[in-house]
Amino acid sequence: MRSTHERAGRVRSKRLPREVRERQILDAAVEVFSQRGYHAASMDEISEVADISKPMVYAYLGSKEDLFAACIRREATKLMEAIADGVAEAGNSPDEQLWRGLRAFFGFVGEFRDSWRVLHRQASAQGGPFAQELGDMRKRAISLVAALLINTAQDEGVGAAATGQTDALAAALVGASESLADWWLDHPEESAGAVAARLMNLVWMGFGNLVDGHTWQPPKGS
Amino acid sequence: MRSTHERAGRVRSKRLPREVRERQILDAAVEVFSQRGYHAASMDEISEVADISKPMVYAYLGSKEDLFAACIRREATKLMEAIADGVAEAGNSPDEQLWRGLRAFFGFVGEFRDSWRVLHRQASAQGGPFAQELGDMRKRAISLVAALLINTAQDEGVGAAATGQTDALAAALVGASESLADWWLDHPEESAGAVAARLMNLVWMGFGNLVDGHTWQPPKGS
Amino acid sequence: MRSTHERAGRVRSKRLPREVRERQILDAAVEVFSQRGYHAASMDEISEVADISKPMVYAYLGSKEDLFAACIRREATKLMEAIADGVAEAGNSPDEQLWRGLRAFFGFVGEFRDSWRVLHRQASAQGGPFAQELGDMRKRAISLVAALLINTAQDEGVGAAATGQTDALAAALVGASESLADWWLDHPEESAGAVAARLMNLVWMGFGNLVDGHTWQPPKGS
Amino acid sequence: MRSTHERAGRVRSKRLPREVRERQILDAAVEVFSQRGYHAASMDEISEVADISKPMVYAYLGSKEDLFAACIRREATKLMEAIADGVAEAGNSPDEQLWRGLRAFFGFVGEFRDSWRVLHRQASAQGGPFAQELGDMRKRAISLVAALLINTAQDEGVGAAATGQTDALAAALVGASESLADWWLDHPEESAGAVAARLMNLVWMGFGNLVDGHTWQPPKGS
DNA sequence: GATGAATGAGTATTCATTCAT
DNA sequence: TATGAATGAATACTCATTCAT
Repeated sequence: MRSTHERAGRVRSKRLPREVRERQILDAAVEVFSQRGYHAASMDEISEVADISKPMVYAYLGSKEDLFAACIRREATKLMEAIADGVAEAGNSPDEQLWRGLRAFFGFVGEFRDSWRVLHRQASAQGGPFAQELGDMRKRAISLVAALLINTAQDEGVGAAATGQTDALAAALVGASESLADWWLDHPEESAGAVAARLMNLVWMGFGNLVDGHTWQPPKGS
Repeated sequence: MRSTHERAGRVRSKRLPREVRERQILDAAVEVFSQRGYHAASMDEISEVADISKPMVYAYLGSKEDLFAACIRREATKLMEAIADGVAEAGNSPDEQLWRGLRAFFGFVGEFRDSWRVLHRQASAQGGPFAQELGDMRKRAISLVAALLINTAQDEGVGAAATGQTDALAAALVGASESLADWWLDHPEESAGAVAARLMNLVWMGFGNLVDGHTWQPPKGS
Repeated sequence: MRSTHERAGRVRSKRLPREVRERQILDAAVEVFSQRGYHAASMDEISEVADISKPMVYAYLGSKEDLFAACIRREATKLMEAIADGVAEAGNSPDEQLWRGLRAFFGFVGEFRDSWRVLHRQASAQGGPFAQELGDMRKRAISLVAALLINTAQDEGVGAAATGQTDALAAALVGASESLADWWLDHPEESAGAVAARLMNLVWMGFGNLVDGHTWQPPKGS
Repeated sequence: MRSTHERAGRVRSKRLPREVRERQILDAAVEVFSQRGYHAASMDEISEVADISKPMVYAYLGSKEDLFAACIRREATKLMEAIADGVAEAGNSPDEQLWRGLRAFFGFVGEFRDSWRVLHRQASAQGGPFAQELGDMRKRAISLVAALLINTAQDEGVGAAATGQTDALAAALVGASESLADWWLDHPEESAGAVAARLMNLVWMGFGNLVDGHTWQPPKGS
């Protein structure tokens, strides 16, 4: 009779204020959506993991669709803030800003694997409004990167011709980061820093240089 | 899609050989899985699209899980063959082989969007056996690319230090390709060739060179 | 109506005496039951409309069933009082008393459509105790009418033969009134007076003949 | 564990053709809707009474709403046909046609109490599309009666003045019939013929005077 | 007295899967 | 071979009702 997921013996804490409950529920939802996928996740399991009854889930966060959207929004915001914080810690060098941003990104993915899985895999597997929600975040990320690239180019005195491509390049870099993060999920033996460095090397130097033995080195102390 | 209680009459062609039936079913399954996702896809809709009765679907290809796995296997094989064909068309230059492989890959994605969606988005959104099936294909792809990179390095007389990284670089390149293909799904305005060239440029030259105004040019006649 | 997970803030007036609260609740309940029907009405909506918290509804008026019964009782009483008042305003003429009673009835229905809807449509759609509650009211109404008819007959010197039917006739008249009121709900273009006059015309002229001893006979063989 | 409504020990007949199943389901639905009301009726109980599994109910007749509408349509059609048959059996006399129609109506109500309960009580308690479905049937009934009344009036040489009211009178007669039928549901001791005769007496004598140009006038000052 | 927080027990609906023909 | 008919088992969502404060 008892469901497999029930935390047996755990006493439910009662009468918590709304805010706390909402956080609990979102945490649980991210965990379950990440592991099962949107459709396979059941509201039953989410409520069990959140250690609360189903009606409260509905009362606080609405339908399954609403809940999923809320997860995406919250996680996307957390991720973007983490990256922005990383960039802010760097000095004025665009090169270093990029590096810090990447570090922060992979740091986030490493720390909150479920969040990233929900954001990247689940949200894009479901089409429609969810993918769009994500698309917005991606656009903000791309803009951020594009700005860095433009600064770099200006520092090096490169003209308009090259800068015309910055948006596309930024999109490619963002895509490459996402992809590498995705790959990392299934190969967790490397550290966040190593993965970030690998990407930096790859895209910054290019294969052409790498096979020539030239590599990019992370600045000291990061 | 059409609910059963509104009756529709369609005449079905009968007594087709097993092979043909299987192809029909797999085609339908790829289409439906790609558009709805694994869970949201219903065996009912698949059998309708395949223009065959549900029990036949089960007779020929087993459970829903089996069917999905069969889709992945078939599409993955098709994709790998397309890439191998592309590479084979190139001469001995590893540089050109890489380019042809990329072209073939993006050509495939452009031509069989549903196939790619199933392979990349749906298969990885469902965990477990499906992702593994994909993982195998990816490994084969990575090996292929790694071999090319090693050849390149040897051509240029680069030593073991650099080649030690080839596997990781190959993985990164494969990942970047997947990611770019994924992005392309949602931005279909570019041609396959243009997307491939963009990637080649990016990873071969590196951002560092690109912002300096150096670009890689596809060889003539491709 | 507004789901709980979108928060709304409303200031509630506090500490009202019990009577006032009960009236508020009953008013809200009649409105909601009338519009949604017994089952589709939710205690949540009722408490919202009553501008009071749900536990208070339970504290004051008990379960949903109790609340519905209370509605019926209150509205039935109001209706019967309205009719009695109407009849009392007339002189001794039974003819005029009937007319005033009908006017009062249709006046009530016109003024309190929700009340009538709850009484007539909802209460009888739910079987069991509710219908019985109504049945009692109906019996009182029928007795009232029957008394009028007997007086009429006596005034006109009609014998026992005709009076034997008075109860049935009264029931028919009451039924016809209810039915016409029901019809009127959906055709509100006429005035209460006009509807009452129409009914009076229809049945009174029929009664007129009946009490004169004229009856219509079914053709042989049916 | 076993539901109260289960017919224990009954062996389910299997593999019946669609038509038969649909009839079974509709019969069960009318029975359950009539006894419980639309909302309180559960698809579970309906499928049990129909002696079939729930998915078949959905497969054949759609959602609960669809099913209810189908019940109303089928029963309304049956009723109208019964009345039309009754009228057709009469000769040319409108008087007799009316009588036969009434007899047929009450005969139907007596024989198919559940049908009538669904049509009259449940359908009108739920607003919206259901009530409208019923409204259509009522309009057809009213037209039928109005035609009879016009014929009567013409037979007796009554002018346009009186006939101008036929529609309203017809509506009143239909309403009175419905109402009496409703009353009869709760007082089943009388025969269908007796109830029909009572109504005929009541309203016909009233009508008789009306078509002769006699009308009852409300007293002054009200 | 008054309420936000909480839940057990349903209800409609769908789906993968399998018989009987 | 081929299919219409059939179902067990799940799932999203709701509601009357009650604590704890």
